[in-house]
Amino acid sequence: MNGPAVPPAAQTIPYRLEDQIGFYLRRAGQRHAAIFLKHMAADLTPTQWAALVKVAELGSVSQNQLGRDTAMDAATIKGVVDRLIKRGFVAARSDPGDGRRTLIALTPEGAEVLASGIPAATAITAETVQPLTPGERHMLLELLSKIA
Amino acid sequence: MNGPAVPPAAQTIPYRLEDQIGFYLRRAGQRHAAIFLKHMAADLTPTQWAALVKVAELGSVSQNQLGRDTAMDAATIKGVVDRLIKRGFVAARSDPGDGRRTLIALTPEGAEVLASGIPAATAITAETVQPLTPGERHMLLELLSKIA
DNA sequence: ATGTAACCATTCGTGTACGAATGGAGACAA
DNA sequence: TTGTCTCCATTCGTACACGAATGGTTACAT
Repeated sequence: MNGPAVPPAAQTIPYRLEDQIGFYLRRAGQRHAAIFLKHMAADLTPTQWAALVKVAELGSVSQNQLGRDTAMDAATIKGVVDRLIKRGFVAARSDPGDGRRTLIALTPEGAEVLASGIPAATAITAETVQPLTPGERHMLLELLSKIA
Repeated sequence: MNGPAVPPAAQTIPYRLEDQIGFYLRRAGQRHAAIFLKHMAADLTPTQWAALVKVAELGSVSQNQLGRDTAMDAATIKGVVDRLIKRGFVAARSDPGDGRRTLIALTPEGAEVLASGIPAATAITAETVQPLTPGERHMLLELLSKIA
């Protein structure tokens, strides 16, 4: 019958990676991360940048609260904060009013890195959504927020 | 003037995490991963599952080629394949025709896990996009594929 | 046959991610 | 005050993820 060659088992597996949302989420995240590392100075990672932005916004937060606001669990935010402390971008002190909490705050160095990183961060988002029209960009944000 | 209380520096930072595509990509990926781990049996991770599906589809692939088809670099796919080998779901042999390549193939156990996992995998995708209408699901897939 | 470019697998270091377990601290009811 | 419940930070183990470097193999032009 001269049909096209079919990869093994393609007929018996009613499931294609290319139809799954998770596969695209992972690949889009990978491309975004690559764009991020290419643009952002000071070797800041996406999560470190997110933590820095939120600390600046909140002023002085407990470590776990910062994790909640940046979508990282307690174990993850600890590592991120530790690295930011080691590089002098944030500082930690224990909360005088609640012995359980460690308060995280921006240092002057952190504020400087944050301010000078904003153009890069803006460019990163722009390059990531560059293949889309403005209408599509808005739609994608909206759809992602519904499943996040 | 009795205006609302404004978080520190909110006026001076023209950049909000909540406007960035990267933030939503990360959160959507986290939610998907959580749904995946909840449904999938045999403690298979999303990447292990992707590798298993692709090996079944391709029959016998070099390790690096499998990485390309599943969007993992050589270092990452090695770890994934190692864990799949240790659990007996795939087997490796050196390519008789090309001494550089290691060929990866599904084992009977792997085929069984794959077949029994497909209903869960289907449910995972369904639950992930459950907040969306069918039209929105199609749109999201299309938009993500454009930026992946 | 030799050089060289491309490809392959592996390893190292660093950085997310998160479940689970631990121990300290605060809140609150009985 | 004594539970107990909740929250907080920390640690451990496991699993991606990738840049960079390494050494072996193949292909190919000279």
